[in-house]
Amino acid sequence: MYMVMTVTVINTIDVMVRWEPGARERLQAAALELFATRGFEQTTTAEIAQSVGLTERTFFRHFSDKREVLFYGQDQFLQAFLGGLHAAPPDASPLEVVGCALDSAGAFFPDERRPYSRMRQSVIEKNPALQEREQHKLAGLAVAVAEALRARGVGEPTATLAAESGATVFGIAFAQWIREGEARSLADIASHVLHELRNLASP
Amino acid sequence: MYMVMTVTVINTIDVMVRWEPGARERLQAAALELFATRGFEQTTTAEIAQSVGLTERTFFRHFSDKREVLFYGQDQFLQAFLGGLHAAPPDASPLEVVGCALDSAGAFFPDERRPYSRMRQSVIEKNPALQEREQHKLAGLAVAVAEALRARGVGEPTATLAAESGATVFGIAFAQWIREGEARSLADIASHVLHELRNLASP
DNA sequence: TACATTGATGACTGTCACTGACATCAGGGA
DNA sequence: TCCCTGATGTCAGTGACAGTCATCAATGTA
Repeated sequence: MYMVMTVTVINTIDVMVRWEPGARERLQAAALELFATRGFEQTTTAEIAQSVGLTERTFFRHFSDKREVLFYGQDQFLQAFLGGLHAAPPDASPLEVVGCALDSAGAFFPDERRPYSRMRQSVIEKNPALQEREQHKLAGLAVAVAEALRARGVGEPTATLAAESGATVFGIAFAQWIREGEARSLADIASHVLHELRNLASP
Repeated sequence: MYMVMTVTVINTIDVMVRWEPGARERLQAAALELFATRGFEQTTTAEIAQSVGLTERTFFRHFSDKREVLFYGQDQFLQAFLGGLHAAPPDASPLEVVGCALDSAGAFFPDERRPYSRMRQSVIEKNPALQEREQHKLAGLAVAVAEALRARGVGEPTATLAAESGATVFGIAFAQWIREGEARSLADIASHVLHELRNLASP
């Protein structure tokens, strides 16, 4: 199918192009929109694709499965998390290292992103299949963090314990950040939750 | 379809019964067997059902989806976990309460169960979809524990933090328990990992 | 200018997980 | 005896997902 795209900024003439660019991003936006209105299960992949002038087959060329359209791009977040980890001072304790990672994770979600995150999360909350995927991604994050910790010389089970605790703290902090009426930044909340974790283990 | 069942203990005569009993258990055993040999994705639900003389439709009457055949029965485990939690002394700290829960969770997996658990886990490890489901179940456990903790008067985010930490400790301990050459009981390992968690927070 | 190559897509086909609706039939109770 | 219930079979779908081949703009190359 040929698409007509109007280039209004660059050119003043309408040009005929084979495909409107940004197929992946359009699919993601349309999917979130449809999931939020009709619900995840009530939306078919064909509908998502058609709503942006593409076919179902193309949807699956961009996303490995229907749920993934909501999670594509997490790699960047993982990189941010790991980046903060590598920036930690060499003599930092495992939990301090995790604290650094949490800081850069917080920076990855500035307050402008809150409304979008809220909308996205409300879709995920309503569907167990999406929650599964989210938990899987968080678990993957923990695995990566544990690996990085081991590379820093942290042994087992401490590395995995610290990594999973970091993922847990992030999860709790994120849920709080999303909450209606919450004004603090994600980094602030995360640092508070991490402090609570220390209190928990050593009252 | 009519099944011929030989009742060897109760009667000495063969009796004709409408259905061989224990359909669910037979399906679970057959599924694990097939998943272990052919692989999860290479096994169809129809094959599992047919291998025990049932139809695919019946499979889905017992299990909500294909993956669930490997996870059905987790409720008992959750109850065991929660049971230990309720048995904890009233003045115990959140982490001590979690320690009690971990103890009864350990008792739920006696050493005889180790070979079975190993086989099951090796199937799960090979398939991301099954890992998702496992993580989801563990997350569900944490939610239930957090709820019970809150009922004991523990506030947030401490309740969720303690609950998720408990789930994490269990997960790490279980993975270690499964490991080839590991001789300690699950409860012993869990108690050790929990101790490591305390160390992590206060070195 | 002509031609080959590449990359993103459409079109078509098939498999399989999962569901709804209805039929069947043994066993147990009224 | 009769009716009811529960576990199952049968059948006909829907929708997620994959394999394969065709299409065609853009780009490079002779």
